Amino acid sequence: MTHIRPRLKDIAAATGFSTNTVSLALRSSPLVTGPTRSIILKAAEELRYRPNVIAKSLVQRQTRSVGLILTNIANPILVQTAQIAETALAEHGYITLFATSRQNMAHEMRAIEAFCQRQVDGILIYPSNHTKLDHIAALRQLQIPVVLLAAETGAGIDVVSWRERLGAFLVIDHLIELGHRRIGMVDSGKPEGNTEKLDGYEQALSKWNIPIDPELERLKRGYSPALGSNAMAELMALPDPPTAVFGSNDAFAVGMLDWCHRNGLRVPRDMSIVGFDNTEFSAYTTPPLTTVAYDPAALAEKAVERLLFLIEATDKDIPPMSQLIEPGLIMRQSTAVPKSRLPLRSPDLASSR
Amino acid sequence: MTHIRPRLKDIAAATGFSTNTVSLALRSSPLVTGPTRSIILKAAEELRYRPNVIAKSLVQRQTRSVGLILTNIANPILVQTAQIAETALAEHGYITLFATSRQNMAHEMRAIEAFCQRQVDGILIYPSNHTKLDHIAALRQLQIPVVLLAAETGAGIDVVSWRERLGAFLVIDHLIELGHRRIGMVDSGKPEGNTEKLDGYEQALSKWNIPIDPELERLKRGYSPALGSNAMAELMALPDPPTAVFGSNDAFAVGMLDWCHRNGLRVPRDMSIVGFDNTEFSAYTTPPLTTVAYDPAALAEKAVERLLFLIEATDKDIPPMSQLIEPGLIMRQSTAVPKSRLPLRSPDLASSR
DNA sequence: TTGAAAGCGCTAACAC
DNA sequence: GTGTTAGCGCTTTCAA
Repeated sequence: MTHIRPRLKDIAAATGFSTNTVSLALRSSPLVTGPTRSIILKAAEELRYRPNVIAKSLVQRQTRSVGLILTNIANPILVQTAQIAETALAEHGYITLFATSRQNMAHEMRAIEAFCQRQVDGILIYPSNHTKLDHIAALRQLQIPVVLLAAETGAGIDVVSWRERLGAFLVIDHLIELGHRRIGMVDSGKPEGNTEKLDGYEQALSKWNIPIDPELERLKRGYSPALGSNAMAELMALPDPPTAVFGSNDAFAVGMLDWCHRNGLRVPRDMSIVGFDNTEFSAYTTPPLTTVAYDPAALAEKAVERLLFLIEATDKDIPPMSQLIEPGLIMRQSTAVPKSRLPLRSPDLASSR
Repeated sequence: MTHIRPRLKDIAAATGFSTNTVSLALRSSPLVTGPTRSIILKAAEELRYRPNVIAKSLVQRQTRSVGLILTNIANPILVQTAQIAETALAEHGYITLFATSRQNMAHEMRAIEAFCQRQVDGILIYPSNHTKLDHIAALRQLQIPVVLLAAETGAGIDVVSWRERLGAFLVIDHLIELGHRRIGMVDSGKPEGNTEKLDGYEQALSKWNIPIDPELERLKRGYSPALGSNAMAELMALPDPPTAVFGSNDAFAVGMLDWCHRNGLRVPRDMSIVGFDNTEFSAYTTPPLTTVAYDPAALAEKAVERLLFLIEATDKDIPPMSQLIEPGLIMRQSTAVPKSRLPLRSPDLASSR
């Protein structure tokens, strides 16, 4: 026992072969004969040899590691994405370096820097700002493949994301078809340069020739029921309050439902509420939440697939590609025809599950 | 521009100094004079030099990286723990390698192996099984510091965890004091060797001389409302069903509440329900859930602090230490005196929030 | 088939 | 103060 962690050299010394032969044998090179290989394998086993991937990375100029940067992990959908990505990467022999930007550009840049210095082979990133992407585009020059997990497309970077605009459009279209005309929206995206859901909201209103009232658009930075609840209070204090409110994530919607319960508004009889993300709990709120669903597994798998393709490509000048996944509306019991339109609505719907 | 990624050598060539001088200057060694340093810093800036941490790690025999292994990330509390740990580690200049064991010992061992080969300086692990820890204890021989984020103490490994047994005890004690005698428990821990909550449950029953009925203990592997709902159905099919049920996590409790709603049982009038973890949504269920709270930030910070202490200690023979964090009972509106004890209970409590 | 030598990019020991 | 040399553990020529 020369070292706590034996090296190729130690196996070489134990067997009488050179380090090169040992290296070849352990990598099952066909150059090494059967008997030689088995002697070396046996010695490696006895010494409990573990290859030093750091040394290997240095000479091979690839680390088989991928950096994953998320804004934060309050949103369970991002977390699911992370887990599925990690699993897919592990299956391909890649390890995942993980960092959170905490919705902060400086932290994000620090994480990117740390990953580059550690020579990651590629980066998956949910950007803290969907439009300021120059620092990410710069990675192309360093020959580091990147796939964005969300953003406007067309910034010269690969993107695998959801059609958030379409998701929001479907929600508003549905509400308008039910008869709603005053529809509030609580969004968290704009400060981060993500205007997609807001755009979808406005598009749907425009389609139906409903004027856009800026008072009905509340911006709340973050992800928590409390923010949704606050926004609901603001909306209901308006001279002409909405009959339906769309929250850009399920946590907002949960807070909105709570505000309604605490203030005697029955959902959906007196107020329609819609969320976004189809988180597990959205099926268990009172009433169960109408929301927008998409498949985080599909996103993560496509993103990993694309990243590994870019990493393993010999030609590093592949034009960037955008893959957008379609969301769908999940209709549950938090939306209904507005009361003003149907004064004699049966009350049992309000308490049904 | 010799390389895409310039090396010390390139800065040396550009400035006329040796690589050693460049290295010292970039690490702000006092040996290097002011003028020399500024020439070198300027050249490094112009060449957009990024140190290669892999090469540095090889010579310094430390990677400033820590492996983090979680069972899965369905439980938001584990996720919070992970984020706080990552942040704390980043503040100390450590990067986090992340892996999930998916509650599977083979995956867990594979992740540990991958981390060792990558020469992590330490490992934080939420073990897939709380009692089979030999493969983790073995890391001590490899001189790799480990801190467990949950487990029975005393396995010769450092632990930072919660007093789950006490948390469960507080729940059952509370229910008994309210007057409940038939109390069900839905637990997910036993298949993973985690019997702490079940132990706390039985301890509290024993304290009050209530016989333990194995029929009232339902084991469900995993983390989802559906499992809680199923268990509730089983318990209510019993000849002598419980008047209160304790779920070992909030997801179970949410499913239990849902089963009650769907089957006309009013909570807490007809049935008391308690969860565990105090996840954000537990305050927004109908009725708001009585649950057990503890501070995941405290856990993560203590665990990181201990791990960094072990990593930076010169003496590698530090005796293992257990730090257990106290949980507390959060009383909300899902628990009440059992109906059988108070036939004329005011009904407004059942619908209050 | 196996071995010797060079080198990945960096730091550290020792000269000068 | 700065340069020279060696070496971290591995892979990769190139010889033999």
